[in-house]
Amino acid sequence: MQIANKNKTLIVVTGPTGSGKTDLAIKLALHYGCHILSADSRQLYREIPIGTAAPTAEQLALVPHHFVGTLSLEDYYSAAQYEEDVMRLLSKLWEENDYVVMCGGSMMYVDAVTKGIDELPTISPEIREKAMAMYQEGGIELLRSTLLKLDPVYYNQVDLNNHKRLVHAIEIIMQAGVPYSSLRTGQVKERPFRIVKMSLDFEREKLFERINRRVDAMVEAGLEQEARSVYHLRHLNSLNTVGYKEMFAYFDGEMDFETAVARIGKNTRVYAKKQMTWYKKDETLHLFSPEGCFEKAIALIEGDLTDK
RNA sequence: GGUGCCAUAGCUCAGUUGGUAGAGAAAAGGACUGAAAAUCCUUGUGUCCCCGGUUCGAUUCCUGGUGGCACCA
Repeated sequence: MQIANKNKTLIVVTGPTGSGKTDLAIKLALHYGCHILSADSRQLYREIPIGTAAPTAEQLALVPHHFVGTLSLEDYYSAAQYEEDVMRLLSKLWEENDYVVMCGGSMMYVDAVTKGIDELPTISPEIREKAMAMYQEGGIELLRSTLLKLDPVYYNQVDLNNHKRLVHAIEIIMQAGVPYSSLRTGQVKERPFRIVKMSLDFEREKLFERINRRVDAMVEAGLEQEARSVYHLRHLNSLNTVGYKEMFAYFDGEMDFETAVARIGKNTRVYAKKQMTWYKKDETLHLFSPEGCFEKAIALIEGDLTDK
């Protein structure tokens, strides 16, 4: 059993893509002299720094970072794995500092740490293949009828059009030998540290302008070349990513270069909207406008402290 | 200047044998518990270029404009 130490604070800087999380996180980390944990499911991969807007070498030199460029595209990873890795790392970092900054826009990664994720069995490659084969051969209908038999409770909750959810549920049931619904607790885990979660709130038009500029900057920085260098791995989920799938379509002759770049901008905006939708229902998230965000963040962190 | 074609959603276009209209793409809203930058769901915005005419009724047919494109001078 862990003893709660609410003198330790995890400062979470999240928000839609392009909102300037990285800069704020670095300022905060410098202020507190602490480390940064990236919460970004794509910046994890060392082969794709340009298209994921990963922190630059200069930024990385300013503050010790974790979970940036630590994986290869071929490595398997998940939000649950991230939770585990972060919790282990945090217990070490707390020995040196009362503060740690987490920075990233992968909603599920952030939630896995700040709210917890249910304990589920690790799926063996054989079972994963079996479930995938079921989908490929029998389509979504087979997935539905199988799930109905194995776990009628979850069948009534799940989005029956979403094959990923269906495959996942069936995998878990085959692996665990019990219905998936019996493993879903939906409980928020109590963490042995304080969590202060914030996000930068831009007007949509301004955010979209920033995103458009960033896409142009990526292209100038050599996105096309980077995409070519990983083209042979394009079947991997880690490359089912905005910025790369569009470039691959261009390489395959499905669209011209300009269309591909425009599509990257559009898909990035769609992603940002998806993030904002997610944040809307998070009542623990503090939103503030970009002007003076550092001072506001400090006030929030310190103010919160005196509240306790 | 002449002839022909075109004008419908912010964009590209379809359509209405005359009963005020719909696709794609864009856009907007939403779901989300071990692939999450993933995956999935919902939503159609309109002086149908303008003035007249015919008609019970015109975005549709007709006259005349205006704008665009092509060809001929």
